[in-house]
Amino acid sequence: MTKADTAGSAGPSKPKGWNKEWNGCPVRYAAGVFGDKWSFVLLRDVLLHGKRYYGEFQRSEERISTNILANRLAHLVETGMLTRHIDSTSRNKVFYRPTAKSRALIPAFLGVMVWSTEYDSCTEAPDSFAKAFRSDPKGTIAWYEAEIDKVDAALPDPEP
Amino acid sequence: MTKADTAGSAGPSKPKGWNKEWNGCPVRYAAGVFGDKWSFVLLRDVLLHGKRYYGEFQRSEERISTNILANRLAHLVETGMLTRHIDSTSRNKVFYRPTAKSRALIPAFLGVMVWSTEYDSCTEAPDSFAKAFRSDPKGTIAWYEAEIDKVDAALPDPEP
DNA sequence: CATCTCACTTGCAATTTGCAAGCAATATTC
DNA sequence: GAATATTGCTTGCAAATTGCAAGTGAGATG
Repeated sequence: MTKADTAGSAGPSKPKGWNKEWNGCPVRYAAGVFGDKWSFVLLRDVLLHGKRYYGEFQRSEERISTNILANRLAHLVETGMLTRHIDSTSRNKVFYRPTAKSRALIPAFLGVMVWSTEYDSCTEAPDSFAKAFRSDPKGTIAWYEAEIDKVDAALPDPEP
Repeated sequence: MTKADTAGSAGPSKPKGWNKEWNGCPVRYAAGVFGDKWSFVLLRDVLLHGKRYYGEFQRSEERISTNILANRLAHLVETGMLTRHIDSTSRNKVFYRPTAKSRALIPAFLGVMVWSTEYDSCTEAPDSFAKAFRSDPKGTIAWYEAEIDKVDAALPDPEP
């Protein structure tokens, strides 16, 4: 058994008390999947910043600590938001790819970003972003989808 | 000084390490405002379920504990998502109203709900909801806005 | 005045987080 | 091919947060 196969076996348990039935209500279900800041930020990195490797997530501005990172990646894999793969060109590396389920969250994510852009006085997002999304949401979504496809196309053959 | 004026003075501090600069990046900013399950669920209660009173939040299915409830309400007031008012018809009661800032989140919230409806196999949301939102997002948003207006119109005169 | 309701506050045990090390499995360098 | 990096985690703890149960004080109620 290689170390790459043992992921998610230990460490802190799931984020908070989300073990049981945080489903049914749509808002509650979403809270159970990405309703903590780290999961949320990781999804941003995967969906919007093209990050795929453990080390890339670790180097994010927010400086997530490594045990929490491992825990949240496992959580996102468990909830079907990411799939985990061994890099065939360098078998000590691992990458995570967004699934259809997480990609389907892009519209909502962009909606949140438009909101932040409007209400965060220190926002770093350019006005053009909110403008673009408001004038052509479908096109903006399609653009982000295409970016994801590009990133994933450049990855090595996924194992397994 | 009445007890109603002392809210938010003590208890647990803010959710996690969000004291400093969780702004700039739009996703990070959003995470700082409602990126924890309880804030998220409270916003749902205010925006979608017409809840306004402390006691109403407390009675939600998710059974938030009272100290966390007080803490999160204070957080949402601090971040400009809610305003706190004393009920003029019964001065020991307090209600919280959504601001323009939190109402502006409705589109994103509905987007999240559509996503959950699609991916939570145990969803309690009817198909008709996602269908309605997809075919007429603006109309659906307007409907929820109007519901909020109705609820708020029925509240006593806010103090202060 | 006695009692009840409401909105919190407080104390404390149980979790969870964050930080710093450690570690096994490749990769790379010499 | 042995020594040294890298990479992706795991582990140990102290510190912070959560959850639970039990107050508390202001105001309403009878």
